[in-house]
Amino acid sequence: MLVLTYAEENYLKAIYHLSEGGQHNVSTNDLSKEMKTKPASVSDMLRRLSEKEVINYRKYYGVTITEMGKKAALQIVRKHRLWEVFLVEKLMFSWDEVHDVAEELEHIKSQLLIQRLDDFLGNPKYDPHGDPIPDEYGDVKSRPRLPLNEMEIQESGQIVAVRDSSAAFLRYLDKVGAYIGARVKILDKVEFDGSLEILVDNKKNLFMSKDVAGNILVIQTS
Amino acid sequence: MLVLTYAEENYLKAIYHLSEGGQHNVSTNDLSKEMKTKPASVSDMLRRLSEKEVINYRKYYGVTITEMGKKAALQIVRKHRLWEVFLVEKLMFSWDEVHDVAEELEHIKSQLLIQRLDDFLGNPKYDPHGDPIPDEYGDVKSRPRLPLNEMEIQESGQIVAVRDSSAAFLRYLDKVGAYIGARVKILDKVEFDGSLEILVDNKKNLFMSKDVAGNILVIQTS
DNA sequence: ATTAATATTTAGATAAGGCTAAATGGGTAA
DNA sequence: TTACCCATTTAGCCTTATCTAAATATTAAT
Ligand SMILES: [Mn+2]
Ligand SMILES: [Mn+2]
Ligand SMILES: [Mn+2]
Ligand SMILES: [Mn+2]
Repeated sequence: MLVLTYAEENYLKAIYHLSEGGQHNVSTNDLSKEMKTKPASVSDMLRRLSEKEVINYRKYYGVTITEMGKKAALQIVRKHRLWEVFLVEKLMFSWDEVHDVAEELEHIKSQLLIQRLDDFLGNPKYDPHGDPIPDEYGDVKSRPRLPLNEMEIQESGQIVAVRDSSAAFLRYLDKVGAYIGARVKILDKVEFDGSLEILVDNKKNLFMSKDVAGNILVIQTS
Repeated sequence: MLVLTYAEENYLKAIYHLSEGGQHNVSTNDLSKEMKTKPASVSDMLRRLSEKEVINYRKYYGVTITEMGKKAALQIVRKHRLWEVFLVEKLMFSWDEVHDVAEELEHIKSQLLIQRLDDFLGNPKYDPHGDPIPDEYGDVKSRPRLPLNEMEIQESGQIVAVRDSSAAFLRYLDKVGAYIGARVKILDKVEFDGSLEILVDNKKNLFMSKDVAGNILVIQTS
């Protein structure tokens, strides 16, 4: 039976995310950047993870995640996001405060705990950052979504997620009222720098750089 | 600033409990039994803990916990018991299922989390096993309590805690209806083996060995 | 096709936490 | 007071996870 250590779980989750769910290869260097460890440490960990058959590792050519690895990663992601919902909905954390705590809580090992937590929260489908919560079988309901800056003038949509979930960025969004679920309409786009003017919830005008808009993900409604 | 590892926290908590809050010495062997590790491993850990000044360690003479150590231990106990309340009250765990999960949850590091959890639970004073929950300063409201077998015939009391909180014992108590808060009255005590007959909640007669009764703690009401 | 630059792995250390086996201290009983 | 038993510590080894420095493979540029 597969048992991963705390550190192995973190690496595996990082591989899952960097490969966007197993679509691409992940390089040692990218992983070392993500994990804030040295490439040498990553090489070592990759050897261990491939012994446990959660990744395919070919020296010098990066790794891909195996089916078993994907399943394991999805369970960690599920736990991470459920705990984030708990922190925001029940303990009144703001969405920029939850990540680090969830980073620890995701490693608690108890099937029963997660099943009960899921029920207690009303089986939420999305976390506070708009990311989908895998179900107990690892199935994910993903919505087709695009960065806000790729919408055209006059088009409308709804904010469903953020790409960058650093505390600083999330606090900025809070301040300007661009929360998950907010309805947005593109009023104008500046050719020169790609910045845009948007209408939030049919009442608030907002100027936004292309950079910021690129980190806000929407589903298009018209 | 004091930072303890996961393993150090577990040892320190064990020392706190075995010394009954810092009253007695704790021996290497007792600790090794409690922690299910070899005495040699304990010696090693004691060296590390005494370097961090949470215990006083004199070779061959066991350890005592320092004031700093007591503070740290009480914070872990606080977290453990608050999580137990959460599991029972909110996630509908039974009182014999919570211990192992709380044993992991108690190590999550976030002041904010614990403060919010405490509020969310309505600042409970006792955990599901009747043990007092230290407040954020480490102060404990303890009730004078005695083992059920030390009460005399005709005396009444209320169950407030259990000494042995193994799952098997807790399930037994559940079955016979001896929950925390139940009112009990001693109807008879058998001289020969110390077993007793008690009345539970003024309606249910129950026979109980001295051994079982010794693990049930009550406050006397008459 | 070489060479230079960059990415990756290997080698050798270290710290935490565990183990077994061997050495040693302390208390007790003769 | 001496011998013996038991508790405890020390020594030496292992695994995980990290690091630095050195070696080597791959890729890009000339
Ligand atoms: Mn994590
Ligand atoms: Mn999230
Ligand atoms: Mn614990
Ligand atoms: Mn308890």
